Amino acid sequence: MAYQSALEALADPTRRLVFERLRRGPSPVGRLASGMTVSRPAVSQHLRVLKEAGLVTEEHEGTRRIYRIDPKGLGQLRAWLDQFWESALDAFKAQAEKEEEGE
Amino acid sequence: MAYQSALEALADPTRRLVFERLRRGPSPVGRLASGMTVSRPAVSQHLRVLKEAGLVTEEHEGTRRIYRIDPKGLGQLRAWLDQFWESALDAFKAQAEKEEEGE
DNA sequence: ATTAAATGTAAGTATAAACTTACCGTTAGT
DNA sequence: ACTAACGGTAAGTTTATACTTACATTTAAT
Repeated sequence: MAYQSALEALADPTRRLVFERLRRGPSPVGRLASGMTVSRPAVSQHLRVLKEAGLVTEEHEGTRRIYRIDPKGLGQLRAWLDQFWESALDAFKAQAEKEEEGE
Repeated sequence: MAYQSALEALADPTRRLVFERLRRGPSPVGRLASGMTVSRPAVSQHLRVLKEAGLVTEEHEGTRRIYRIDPKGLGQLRAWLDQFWESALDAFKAQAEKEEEGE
């Protein structure tokens, strides 16, 4: 029941940028924000959304907070997508063959 | 370069509902809209977004237009997700083991 | 105990986008 | 040729949300 929030989270370009930066490895907020066009608080807000969607985890380390990609939300999103994938592929092939007959 | 639009398309709840209805099979616009809380033009607009994202195809059949799920956009989205999936899982396992040592 | 560093939170604003109604175009039937 | 059915498009409105600045909070260091 969380693929929805994962989709909504990843729909935003800035949030995707944050997420893709995390792909290089865990990072504190400041490092994520540096070099981005938006402010640090903006990044912080995006991280909260990503976290609530189960896409990242937060770890306290002194005054820093280390964020890393969480496979949980990613997995739920993949599972939801796969529901469509197989059936859509089958239907697509069936349709293509049907059109071939029609010629 | 189209996983972005696919994500943005599927982020909307109404659009997801349309998309999920199409999972049962191809359908004309009117049938998709009937039983939904939003108007038919709204559904029409959503279908355009889904189409531009490569998530559905449109086929003219008389006065009807038949929409069906398109594996193309779905595939691109899956590919993008898989970029994260493997690396995230590996990192997660490595992290878990590291924490186990630490105890 | 102060100070500094790192980050989350609040409040307010501006922009995007989802919806509605009204309208137009196209195909099919009588 | 007229009418009806089906569906896309335009214009306008409302709502959600991404952003900024200012402030509060927590930890570490001197």
